[in-house]
Amino acid sequence: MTNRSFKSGFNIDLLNERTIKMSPRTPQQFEEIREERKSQIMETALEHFAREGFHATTINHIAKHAGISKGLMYNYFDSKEALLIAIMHKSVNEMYHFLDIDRDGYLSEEKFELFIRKIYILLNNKKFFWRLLMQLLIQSEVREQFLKSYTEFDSMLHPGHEPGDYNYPIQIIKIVKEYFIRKKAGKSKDYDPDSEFNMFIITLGGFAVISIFSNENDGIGDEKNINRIIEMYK
Amino acid sequence: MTNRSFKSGFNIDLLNERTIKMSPRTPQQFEEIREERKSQIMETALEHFAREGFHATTINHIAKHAGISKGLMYNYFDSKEALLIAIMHKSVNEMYHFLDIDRDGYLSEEKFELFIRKIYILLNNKKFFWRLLMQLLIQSEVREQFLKSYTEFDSMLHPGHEPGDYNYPIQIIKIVKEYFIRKKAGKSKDYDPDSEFNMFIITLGGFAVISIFSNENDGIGDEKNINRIIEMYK
Amino acid sequence: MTNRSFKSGFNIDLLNERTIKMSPRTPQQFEEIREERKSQIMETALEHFAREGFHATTINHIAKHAGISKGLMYNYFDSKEALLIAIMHKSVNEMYHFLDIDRDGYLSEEKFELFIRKIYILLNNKKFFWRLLMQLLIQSEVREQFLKSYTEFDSMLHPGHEPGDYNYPIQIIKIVKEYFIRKKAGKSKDYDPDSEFNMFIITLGGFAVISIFSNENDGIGDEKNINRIIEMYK
Amino acid sequence: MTNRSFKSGFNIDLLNERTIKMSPRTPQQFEEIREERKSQIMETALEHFAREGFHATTINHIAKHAGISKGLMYNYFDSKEALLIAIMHKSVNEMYHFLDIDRDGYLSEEKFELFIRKIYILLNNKKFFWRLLMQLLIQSEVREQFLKSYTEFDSMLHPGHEPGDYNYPIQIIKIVKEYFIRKKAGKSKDYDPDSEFNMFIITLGGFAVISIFSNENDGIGDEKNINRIIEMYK
DNA sequence: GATGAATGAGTATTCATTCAT
DNA sequence: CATGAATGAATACTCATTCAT
Repeated sequence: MTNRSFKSGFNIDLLNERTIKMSPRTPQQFEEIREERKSQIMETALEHFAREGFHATTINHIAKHAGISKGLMYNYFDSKEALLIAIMHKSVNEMYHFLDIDRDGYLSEEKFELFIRKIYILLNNKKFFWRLLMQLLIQSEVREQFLKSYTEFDSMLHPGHEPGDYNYPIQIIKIVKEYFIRKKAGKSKDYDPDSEFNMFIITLGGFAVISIFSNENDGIGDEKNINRIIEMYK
Repeated sequence: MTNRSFKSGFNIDLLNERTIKMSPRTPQQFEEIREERKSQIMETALEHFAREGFHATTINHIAKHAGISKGLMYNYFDSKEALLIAIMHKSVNEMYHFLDIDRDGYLSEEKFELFIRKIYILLNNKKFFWRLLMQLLIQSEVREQFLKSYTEFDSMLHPGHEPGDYNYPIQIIKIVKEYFIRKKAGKSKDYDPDSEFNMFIITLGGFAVISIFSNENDGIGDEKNINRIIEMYK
Repeated sequence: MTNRSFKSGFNIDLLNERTIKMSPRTPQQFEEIREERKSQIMETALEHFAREGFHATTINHIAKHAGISKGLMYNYFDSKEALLIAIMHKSVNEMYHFLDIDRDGYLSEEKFELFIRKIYILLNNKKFFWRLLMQLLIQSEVREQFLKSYTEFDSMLHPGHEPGDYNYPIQIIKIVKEYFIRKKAGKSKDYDPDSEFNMFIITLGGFAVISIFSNENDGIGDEKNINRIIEMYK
Repeated sequence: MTNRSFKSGFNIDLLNERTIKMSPRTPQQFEEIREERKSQIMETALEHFAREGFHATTINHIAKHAGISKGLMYNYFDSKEALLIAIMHKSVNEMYHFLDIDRDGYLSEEKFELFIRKIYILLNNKKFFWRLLMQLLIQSEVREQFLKSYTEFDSMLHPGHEPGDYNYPIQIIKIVKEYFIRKKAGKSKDYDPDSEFNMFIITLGGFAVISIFSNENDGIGDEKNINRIIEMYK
């Protein structure tokens, strides 16, 4: 996280220091190792949670597949549930960083298309996450807690702002809705931005779900269908 | 049951009646009790499986909420899994009977609209089932087994027919696909039935998922969106 | 058990009475029916206890194979254990009646041979019982209780006699032991009646066990071996 | 935990040692613990299975008497039945190693006597095992499977040999039978080796069963009776 | 008497979590 | 930091026994 530029120079020293002082790794290195291990565990766990379900996946199983011992798992995560939450947070963060909605609140046609194409990429690259997410969201309690967690996050991390300013899901919805309102300009008077937005969400949702569900291609999760969606709603 | 001649007064009648009533509940009565209890258990179980997930739902929980003892559950279902399968089969059967596409293989515009409206009704009336179904289908193994079960059922129950003739999911897909092919007649040469079919499935799927997921109404599972879908693809 | 001589005369009356008063069977008839049913249950139970073990045999199983309902079983026997005890007592009684050592305390060579031949018959006809018996006797607690039950029985049923007078197993041992003591007369001075008795018991026991264990004939439970035993110890 | 100050000098050694000791118990140590625990569990289980019967003995009971938790049992044995099988195999192996008939196929008089004396020792030292074995063999299904397991084992472990070559029970029978055939040489023409073998098996079987059954000494399982058997059949 | 639905205490088994080494 | 043995609470399932009809 810090000055990686100087790493090379220092490292040798540090390495020497290690052999001499028996402080075998610098705190940073430890931290890196820890992070790496955590990632490794989280990835393994995500895959198995997504495949077999959270309850059906045992800690033993995860540990074995991650190549570590059960005990070590608990060195990194307080509980099975904590592991799940860590996975979710990490994945959500990654995703939002990848989507990287401009916070200027303005979605141009270009940016709209880019946004959808990014979603398409995410759907294919993070299938395990999506499956796990769906699995969890089916349980109403989890769903509510998940949504609430964003609200809490929001006010926790960004005190002094309007609530919702940093609530990603809400932000995205807002920005996209505005996109459709703006589009009304060039349309007939029958054009209803709300309705259009709804149909867009429905269509994108349908595409997403089918992509996630399908292991192999049945032709519905194809890129050409994304093109049609862009065409229809751009 | 009635007077077998006057052999010895009406004695025999009484005797017969006695031997019949020997078991104070008739087999029919027992059967009724069984059916009722089974339904009761299945409904309770479906609700809880859908809400908390199959693994997270305990037999104890189901029994308590169904107002019966744990042991009785096992009088009716061999195992927790057998209960799940019974629920699935029953629900799927009910649904197909409700959809009841007439098997003339022809979907008129009228029937197309009706079909979608029926799906809308199902989505709202059988939410628990849909949630459970999605939950299960996320696990690829279960998904494959589920689909296979139709293929097997089909050839088992309807020998002498073309395979697939009675495979409901496949039939529906076929009939709807033909609907879109037929529609090409009055359309421009750009009209691609395959693409149209895909977008229709995506849209309907999206509507379904959002309906199932939403506890309260956020405006996306509304009937007016179904109307738009009908309008778009009829 | 009582005046069966007058049965015919009475019966008709009783029969009429039955048809009129709805008391369809005489108490004796009821008793007979009861006894018959009990025997039927006990036989079925013995067979299954012997085959699968007492614990592994369920009441359900017995009831089903005896062609009656579970509830009825409890009309005849207070518990599964009571059923077991009833079976044991009945079988033991039958066996002792069959062996029917005359209680004059004297075992002639002829009677000795007859006794062993009867045991041979019992071993073949009551295999299920023997298996069950062995199964039970392996459990030391049961074994002790079983032996004690004879002592208790003895003094309970025959007060005013010496303890052991009617304890069949002890009586038999005593009588056979005396048989070997008497035989010493015509033998060399090396002949030890105790040792002879022990070997006899061992040999008979071995024959018994092998007979009981073997389903099909492996040649060891054969009659010719019984002949050799008679020859050796007569 | 101790003086890390002097580390510098032999660092590398320590480092290596450390990486090796990283898991403070070596795999060998773990293995030892496992083996010890397994033995401990098996011994306790054997005793209770033999005393109370397999079905009547609960895992709880075993665990409590072995001084471990229920869960640990399952760390070592997959199921109650797996535990039983492990016990049987281990005991049978031990016994055959102890008997260790040299497989030269020849039983001298000396070896014959030794063999029987060894059996006498086994009968006294492994009473629990014998009781368990009898208990199991009473159930015909188990009996058949047990015998079959030897046949299968035999051809599985020793391909290229005549079937039965390594089937211990069959081998023993064969060798002993030959012993009696050989003995015919010095005997009268009435001497029938088959019959003699049968009587020997019966006698030894009887001695065995009575030894196994008797908790305290009633004088029948005594060594002097074994002496008589040796005397009679040597 | 007769039935089988209903009960609940008991049993094998699993699995997240702890902890000595 | 790393390991896997150890724990015990929880869970699916069984079965003798009761009881309304």
